[in-house]
Amino acid sequence: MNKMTIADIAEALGISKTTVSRAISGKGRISAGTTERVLQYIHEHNYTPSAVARGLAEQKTYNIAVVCPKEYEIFRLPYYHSCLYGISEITGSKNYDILISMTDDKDFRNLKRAVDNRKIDGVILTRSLMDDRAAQYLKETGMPFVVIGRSNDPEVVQIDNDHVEACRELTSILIGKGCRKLALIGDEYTHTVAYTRLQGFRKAFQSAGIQADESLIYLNADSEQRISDILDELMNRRADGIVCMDEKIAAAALVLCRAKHIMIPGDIKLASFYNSQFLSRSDPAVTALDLDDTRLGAVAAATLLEMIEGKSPGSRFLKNYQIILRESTA
Amino acid sequence: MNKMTIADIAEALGISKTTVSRAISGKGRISAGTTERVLQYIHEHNYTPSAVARGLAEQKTYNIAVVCPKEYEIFRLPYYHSCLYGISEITGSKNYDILISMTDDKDFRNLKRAVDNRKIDGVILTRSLMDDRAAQYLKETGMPFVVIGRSNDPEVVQIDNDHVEACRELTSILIGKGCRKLALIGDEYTHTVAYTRLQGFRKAFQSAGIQADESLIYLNADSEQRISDILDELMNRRADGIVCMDEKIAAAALVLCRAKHIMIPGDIKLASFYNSQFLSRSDPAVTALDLDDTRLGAVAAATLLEMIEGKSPGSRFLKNYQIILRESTA
DNA sequence: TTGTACGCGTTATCAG
DNA sequence: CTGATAACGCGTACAA
Repeated sequence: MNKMTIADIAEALGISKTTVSRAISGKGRISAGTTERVLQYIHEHNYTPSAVARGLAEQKTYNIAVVCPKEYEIFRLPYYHSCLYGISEITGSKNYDILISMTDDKDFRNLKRAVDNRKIDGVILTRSLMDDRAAQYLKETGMPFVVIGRSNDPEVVQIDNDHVEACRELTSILIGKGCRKLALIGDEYTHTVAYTRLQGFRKAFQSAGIQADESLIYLNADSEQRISDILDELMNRRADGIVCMDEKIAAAALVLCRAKHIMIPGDIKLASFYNSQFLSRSDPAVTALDLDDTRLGAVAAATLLEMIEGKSPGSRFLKNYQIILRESTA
Repeated sequence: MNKMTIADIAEALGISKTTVSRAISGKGRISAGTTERVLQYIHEHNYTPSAVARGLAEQKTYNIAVVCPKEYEIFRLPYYHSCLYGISEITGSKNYDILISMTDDKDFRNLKRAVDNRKIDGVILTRSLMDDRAAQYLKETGMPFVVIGRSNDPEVVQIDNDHVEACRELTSILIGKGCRKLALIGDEYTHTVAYTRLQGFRKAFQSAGIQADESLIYLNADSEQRISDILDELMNRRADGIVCMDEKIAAAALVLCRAKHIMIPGDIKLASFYNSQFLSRSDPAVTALDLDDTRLGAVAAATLLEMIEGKSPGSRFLKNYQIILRESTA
């Protein structure tokens, strides 16, 4: 067990606790000799300071909370996991730990507890809804926090991919390949990201000087049945391309097309605004936007830590994507 | 901001800090009247105690660490998420928080940091490998911990589904449906769970008084190509049923069968020892064992908290499954 | 360069 | 039943 304290070290070395503390933190004037001696001793007896005690003294916890949803959305899981990994790499390197609080749209008791009990120095919101109560709450408490994704509130620090540009670019490529009757299928309109992607989609048409057919934009594909109906409609209307808002819809569209004997890319091209293993391994493999979620998490963490250390970094929008062209748009 | 302390409360109420502390904790003799007065005041000014300060005094942190893998295994993600949710429900109700530490087979620095810095009271290992360095490390430090899944070391507290019985039951059902040449396909033999499932599989044959064909047990299906080859072999050998160790293999087998024009359940029946959304929504839907991961996490958390509070609960093996019969074994 | 003394917010001990 | 007082382990003005 590791129950050594700086007092023990001080006694063993015949110096004061203050000196030991200084040697460890590197703060304050102290001779290189004693520093060396202390560090040596610490290393040999592999002492590590108590984060709790330090926290009490410094009024810090060296913990940040990461908020993830309770509910089980299988297609979003890889995103959260990668994101968390990116966060973890940064926090770990700065000796912070991650407290996870599983939260619901209406119920953020877990988050509130962490704040109330003063267990955290800051928060990362890994999902941004148009109407985010948690963000509102955090703002009121004055707790530093960043949102991954976009928020309506310009005051909240946002870390996001430059979805507009990314989606514009992918859409432009499809236009460049000759698509004129391009459909956009999405759901979850409450998520801010859907709106952002839509922007990029429209922008591509603008910059091509073409009028986008607004009637080909479907934002309520909330069931497989609905997607199936949309697909039928698209074939009737002789659409030449489909862009899906996310990998879930793309995967569903792919399966449905196979069932309906719609050939991709022969009859219609297919692309997704979000990549996944399902789209890279499917038959045919689907062209998609590949966002680096790990990096996104890392930047979010780095930004939050800056805030905790007193800086005011502001929002960041990352050019953090690759367009991966696959058979589905050949 | 919430920076009120018990000293402030004591002063405002004209009593001592001790009394305030007692009123809050409920410990020690104290009149119902003053308790009421204090609680009332606390409620009105919505004061909440500092977990850090309490931690220092009590030598506790009210945090537990949950260890999950860094790497991205898409099919395992739902398990971790559900598990975490179950853990979260229990810890939350007891005012504990979850510190997550992402760990690798060889690298558990994150876990070690949490232990060294005394930031946690216990650990839940959400994955058990045959050779688990983290468990070994924790044992040495004396930190309370439980493993979800099984361990070779009888001394470590294990929380697991009764896989043997569950797999036995599913296998028995298939035997009951007339399968005599039943194949078992698995991979990841390093995971203890694979071994456990194999046990159940064999047991079903024993209790049916039939000799299992050991040559139909494939435990190295580590690639889609390999699964494809196995499938071909099974058709040649006129196997009449396939049981997959997990949902990943089952999903792959399903896709491959479609490509090879192998009819399920016509040509061969298919079942999986682990359920997933992919198997319930596929065509045909696949018979599978449905394990309650959330409950598993909850029991693990409850067990760990008992240990932290000084009890010695011991391992628990839960009858925590349903067999869901679907078209694939009709 | 080093040491003393006190504070951080709670709980625990031991008198009253 | 209640209240000083001392921990808990570390950081930090202030002093030497």
